[in-house]
Amino acid sequence: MSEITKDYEFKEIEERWIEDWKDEMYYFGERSDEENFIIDTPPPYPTGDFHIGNSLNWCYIDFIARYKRMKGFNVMFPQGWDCHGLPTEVKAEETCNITKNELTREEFRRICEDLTSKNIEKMRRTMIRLGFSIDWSREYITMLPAYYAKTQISFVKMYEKNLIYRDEHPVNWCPRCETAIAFAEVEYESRETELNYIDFESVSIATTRPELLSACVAVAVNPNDERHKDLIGKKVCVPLFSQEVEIIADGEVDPDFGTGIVMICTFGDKQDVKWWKKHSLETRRAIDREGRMTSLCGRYEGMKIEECRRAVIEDLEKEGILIKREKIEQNVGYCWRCHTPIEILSEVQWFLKVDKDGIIETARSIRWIPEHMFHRLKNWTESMDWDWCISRQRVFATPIPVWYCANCGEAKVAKVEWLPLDPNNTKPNDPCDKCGSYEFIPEKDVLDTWMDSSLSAINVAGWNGENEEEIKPTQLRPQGHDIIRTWAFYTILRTRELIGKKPWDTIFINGMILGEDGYKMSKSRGNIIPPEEIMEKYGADVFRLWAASAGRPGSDILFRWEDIRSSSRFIRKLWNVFRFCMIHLKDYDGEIPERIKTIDSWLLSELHKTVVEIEGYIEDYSFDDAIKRIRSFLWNIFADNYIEMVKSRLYEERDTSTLYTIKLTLDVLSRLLAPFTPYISEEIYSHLFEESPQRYVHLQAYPDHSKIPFDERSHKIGEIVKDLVSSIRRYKSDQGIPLNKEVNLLEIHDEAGVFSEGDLIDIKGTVGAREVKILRTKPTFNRKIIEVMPNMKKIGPKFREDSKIVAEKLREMEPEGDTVIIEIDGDEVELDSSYFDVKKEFLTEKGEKIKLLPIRDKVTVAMVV
RNA sequence: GGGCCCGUGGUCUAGCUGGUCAUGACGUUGCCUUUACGAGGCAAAGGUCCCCGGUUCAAGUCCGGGCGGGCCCA
Repeated sequence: MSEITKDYEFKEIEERWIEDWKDEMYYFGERSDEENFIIDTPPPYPTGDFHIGNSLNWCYIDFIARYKRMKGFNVMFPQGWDCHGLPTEVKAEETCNITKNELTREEFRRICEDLTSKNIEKMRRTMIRLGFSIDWSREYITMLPAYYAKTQISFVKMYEKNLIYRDEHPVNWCPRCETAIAFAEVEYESRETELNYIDFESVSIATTRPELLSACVAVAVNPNDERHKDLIGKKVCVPLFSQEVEIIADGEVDPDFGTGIVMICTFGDKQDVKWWKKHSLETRRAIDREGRMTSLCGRYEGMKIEECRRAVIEDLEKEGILIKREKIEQNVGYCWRCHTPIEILSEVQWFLKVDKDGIIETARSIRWIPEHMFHRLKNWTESMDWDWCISRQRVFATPIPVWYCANCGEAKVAKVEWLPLDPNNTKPNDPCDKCGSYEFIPEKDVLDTWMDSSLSAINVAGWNGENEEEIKPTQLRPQGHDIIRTWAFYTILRTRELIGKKPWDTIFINGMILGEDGYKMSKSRGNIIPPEEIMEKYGADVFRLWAASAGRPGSDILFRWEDIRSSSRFIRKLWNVFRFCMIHLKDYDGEIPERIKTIDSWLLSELHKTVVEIEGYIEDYSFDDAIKRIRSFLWNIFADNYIEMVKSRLYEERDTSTLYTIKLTLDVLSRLLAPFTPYISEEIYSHLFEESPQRYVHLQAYPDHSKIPFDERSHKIGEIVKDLVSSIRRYKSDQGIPLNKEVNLLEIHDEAGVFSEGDLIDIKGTVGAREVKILRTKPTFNRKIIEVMPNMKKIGPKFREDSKIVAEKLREMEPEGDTVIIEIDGDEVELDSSYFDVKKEFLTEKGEKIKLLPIRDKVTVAMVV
């Protein structure tokens, strides 16, 4: 066993415990007679960096997991990795300096897999170092066949239920990555661009995208716009390309934008899509998948978008139909990964039906913490314009298990028993259902990554594609509020369609971490603090304590080094308290005292209260309150009050009652803190039970408050003594008397009969008095009224507008009896004591040497210095 | 522009169905202390409760309108 060093050597201690702890401690299932507590842990995207936002989320999860385990639940804290996706493809291309088209799909996929494996390994290390009690035996990796087989099964099942279909529809498209992307993958940024006024046969339109003139299918004006009313229904000829388009009316045209006349192209932006749908316009494709102009654009064919824009502007100027240009701010959508401006192209894609009402109804049956997060999901769901586009033109993702008949084009969807498969490597054994042909063309498209991760809940709950009825909602989904519209939304959608139930009982939403500059931490802002940096400097426990106490769970948290230092101080204080106690516990063999002394009993009563309150806080996910409570117990009650009170005993005699109390308190504290600060808790616990090692605080039961006696009488006395000690301390400080100077005589006037003779010794030692007397009499000192406080709650309703005057009059009075008579507008009114409170001060008659300390109702202390 | 949340001393935070003088913590500054503790004790400084209206005898608290911040979406 290590010695107890003067300073808390977090590095040595934390690393030692990581080595010592066994993975099996956190395995699910072995304690099968216990109630399950299954957590649908987020599977992070393996970027290689487990960032501070993740860390906060996982700290919360770990607090709950460790707490629930100690409370006797069979906890599952699994860990998954949501591997597929564009960022890795981009990274792979960068790293190897290639484009995915230069390699076969297999080769490119392998590069992505290798990259992902390395990233996972790096993130795992950080997570282990942070002390998360993850069940690594349940790890799932979505890029492996074991997992994506389930994604494919879910695809087939949903297809069979007619929830999945293939159709042509506009989609967001990244010309750089050459794939469709979801709205969730589009980032909007403001940039300055040119608004061009172009003459359409003397109808002046304004557009920011002149390169799309060839894709213009209509011109629109607001029907309420008097200037352009009579244009409606007319036709105009588009300059340079000469197609005839109609001028239509639509209320969504902003009359204040440009000339109030806009051109509708297929597609310039999402608004175009709306109009195109609403007015059933034709589709003119001006841009191809690589971001080049198509044959529709005549002499501009083959140009890149920017190039075409410049050329068109030049030509318009030449022909004198460019009226003017002005600079405007515009929001442009970019591919979130490669930052290329996205285009909207019309493409044949796979879609998954979205049952808005069903999703909202299911979401409503889940407990949301904080509650208002439910509204975000509800609003998002209600605003969905069309079904979920689930196909992607990528490589590193789950293949869509579909072929098309080479003869008749009919789609052939794989059977569940054939899965997993890649249609590009395997052919179906069955013939085409429609024409009987055996020739098939594989589907090259793959599935949106959210199709993988939206299965996480039923995956951890044990779904294998066949046992729908057995699957129950997991107990908890923890996640950030930034992915409510994606992960939470998709999981609810998929779970209810696949197993007909809600995915979880409770969803616990955490906030974002803001940098010291007040903005969300992000690479581009450069305000990132890696968790490793904090661990290096202060250790994992300090980081975790910070995560627990920096703010209310659910709200965003501003990162400040100051708060980290504050947590670090707490750890140091805890260590010092512990070290001091251990000096005295050295020779204590655990003997149980015959009688517990009053002060000790008081401390245990406080401990009892602390345990009850903390449990309530954790159940409410109020970790910040829990930590505050532990802190105030440890620091104020235990260290400042209790230990100071019993110090004399510790040094003078071997007192079993005190030693027992101290050891029990440290034991309970180590267990209370174990979910939050696992390392120091384990270290303390292991020292406490060095002789008969019970091994691992994390395998112990959570403190049971019913086993820590709460004694009403001792608690009351303890509170009085505590106040007494601090009153004496304050008095001495005021008078410039050294704190350790003894008091000659302490007279306690105890009318209520709170104290017994047995308490005398405790008080005497604690306050440092030569003599203590307990008198069952009222003190004979004078009382002086120092303040009368009007009770507005009574006065207000009765006196209305005179309330202020009544209050003022009351303040000036010195009521002798129980009632008071005041004059209002010449009338005398009698008020009983419920209309005011009186603050009194006790004054001495004798000399300056006697000081009075009013402590509690009916207990007064006179001190002779 | 829309939705949700938020706006209380430097920072975080309490403040329930409205009751005058606003809670606690961290931090800051003095002085004093030290039989575990870069700790403790005592004290101090620091707030237009975002702003403006309204309801009321009384508003941080309710209502309306602004302003500002965050996230998400357009």
